[in-house]
Amino acid sequence: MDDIAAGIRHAVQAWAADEHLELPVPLDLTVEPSARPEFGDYTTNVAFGLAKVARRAPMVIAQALAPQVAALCPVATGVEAAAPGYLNLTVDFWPGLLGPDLPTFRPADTKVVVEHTSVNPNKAMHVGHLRSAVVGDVLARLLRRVGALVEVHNYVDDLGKQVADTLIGLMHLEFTDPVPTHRFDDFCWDLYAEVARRVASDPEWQARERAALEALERQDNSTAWVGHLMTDRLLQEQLEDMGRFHIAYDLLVHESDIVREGFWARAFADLSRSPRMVHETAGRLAGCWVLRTGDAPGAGGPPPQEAAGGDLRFNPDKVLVRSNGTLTYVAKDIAYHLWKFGRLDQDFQYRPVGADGPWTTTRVGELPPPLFGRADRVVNVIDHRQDYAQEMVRLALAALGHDDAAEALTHVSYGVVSLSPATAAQLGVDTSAGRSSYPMAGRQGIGIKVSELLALVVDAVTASRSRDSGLASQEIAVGAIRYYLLRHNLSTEIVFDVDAARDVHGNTGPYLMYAHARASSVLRRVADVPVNDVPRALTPAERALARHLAAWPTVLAEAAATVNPTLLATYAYRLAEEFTHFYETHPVARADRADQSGRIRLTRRVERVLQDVLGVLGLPAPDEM
RNA sequence: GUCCCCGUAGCUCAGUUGGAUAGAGCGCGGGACUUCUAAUCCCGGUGUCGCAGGUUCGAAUCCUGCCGGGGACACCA
Repeated sequence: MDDIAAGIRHAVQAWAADEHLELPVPLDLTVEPSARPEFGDYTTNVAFGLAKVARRAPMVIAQALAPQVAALCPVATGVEAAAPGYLNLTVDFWPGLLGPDLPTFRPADTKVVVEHTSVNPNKAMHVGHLRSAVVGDVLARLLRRVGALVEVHNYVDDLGKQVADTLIGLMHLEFTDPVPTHRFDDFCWDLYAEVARRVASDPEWQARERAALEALERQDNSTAWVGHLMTDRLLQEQLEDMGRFHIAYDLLVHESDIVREGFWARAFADLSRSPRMVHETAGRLAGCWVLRTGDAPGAGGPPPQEAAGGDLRFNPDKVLVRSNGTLTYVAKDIAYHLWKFGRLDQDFQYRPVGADGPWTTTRVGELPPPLFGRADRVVNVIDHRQDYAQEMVRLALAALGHDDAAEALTHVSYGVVSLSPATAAQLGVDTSAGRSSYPMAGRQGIGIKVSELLALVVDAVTASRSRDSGLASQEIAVGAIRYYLLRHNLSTEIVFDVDAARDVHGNTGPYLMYAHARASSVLRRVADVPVNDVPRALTPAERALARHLAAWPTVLAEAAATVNPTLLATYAYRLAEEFTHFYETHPVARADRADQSGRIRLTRRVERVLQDVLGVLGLPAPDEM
């Protein structure tokens, strides 16, 4: 597609030179797969953009360009002008099928830190958390695929209010399992909801929460140790859950370690020199250190949000240090990000978790660690409710003079997962309000837990499978769930419905995996058939398939450039669909000699590309299902 | 109140950066397995693309204003 665009560009330049015309500087030139078969394989709109400069009808220009494009695009076998001014190109896909099958990328020397999951370690994970993990995992795979050096972080907020709540529940509540389970995180799920209920109205519990928070932050006491044991166990269960989904991390960063290592003190020393950092002496925020992000009088210099390319749509005063001297979440996140970008001359202590698990930050290091941090770029997969906090981190980086870091910080913001009325009702939520969706709420114990969901989908898969010999039901279920969470645009709120997630038909993960299994199955049948490279004409279905295959390098590159996993999901579904259509109508094993080689080549290419895209999506590419 | 996201078929969602006749899946009805795996395929759609203006050869897509849903703007994380 790129070479076609280049050919057209040259043709336009030649034509403009002949006509003595000045071309518009960004030439409006797009090459797209044609919408309909009778429009050829690719369509370009150049003639429309040129109509103004040339003061001629687009159709006239298109007709003039057609022969030039034909001459300058070697892959084009036909070029036609079509009313009201399109240029439709027909392409010979055969040479492409003989060429290299997968795009390759030069390993880049840029390091990307991808942070995702980052779930409070105080209860079981639910589907909403899983969205962050799956999206982040795919982005990590994607960036690696295009050559980047990727380090995946999972930020563990072990000092927060949520942790404090579960903790005081453990210490002060004689709680019994409402639903007996061997999992600690399930137990804590209900325990946390119970504590949240009490904290909401009971001053005694509010006092306990405050005391626990302070004890956690001091870290030198038995409460902190119990908290430590609790969060460790919960984190371990979270990691096991994520492991089942083939989601892994390189480093677990504990908030408590950021505090203990004194990262903030270092950050604060720099930040307090910025005119943006203000110690309030009066008013509502008296005694707080505040990051002033608006155009405050006397602040001087350009507002950091302009330098950072961000936009300011929030409260311009963000408290970083409370009047009691403790740090807000954003303050710790700022320190963390300075470290991520290698802008602090301090480091963590590290130890490995298990034999082949991730590394974690810790109190006393063991073994020499790999080199963590020092990122050239940071990608944070965090839901859109934290847009403001993320923007504050960016502004702080800019305020510290790290404009490059502020610019290299990408917040991949995504919509939350809520519950469909039917699913909410199943969980006992009151749906009499008739809303179109209901939020999950950890504090109220409302949500679909990851482990529950997996079990449900495994059952559905097992019930619908036609043979037992293929891929394990759990792997199929994992693929189904991953794909379900990836097919929606990041900005859309996913209205989660148990029955839809459980479905294995239609536009689902199993459909993609099945297409791969079918391709493998065909290729097994023809493993011994010699394949020639005699050119031949392609049928419409073969042509459509070949064209979609040819788009893979472009899609892969664009998905990486825009950090958009949905493009991959859409591409994969379409590829599976085109292949299935081909499969239904084009026998391979029993094909005529004349047709067989081409079909084998197509099927091989499909298998390779499907493997590639499924690999990036983190779905298995089974030989058998 | 200020700002952000969303509004497309009964439901859940796409819509290739402004292009030709707006598409999938689910659901519903019908059809196709002695033939490379039927977790599949084929047939069946008259949709105020939330509403009203504007921009231009051309708008679901861009601009403005409304209406409706969600979210953010905490000394929570």
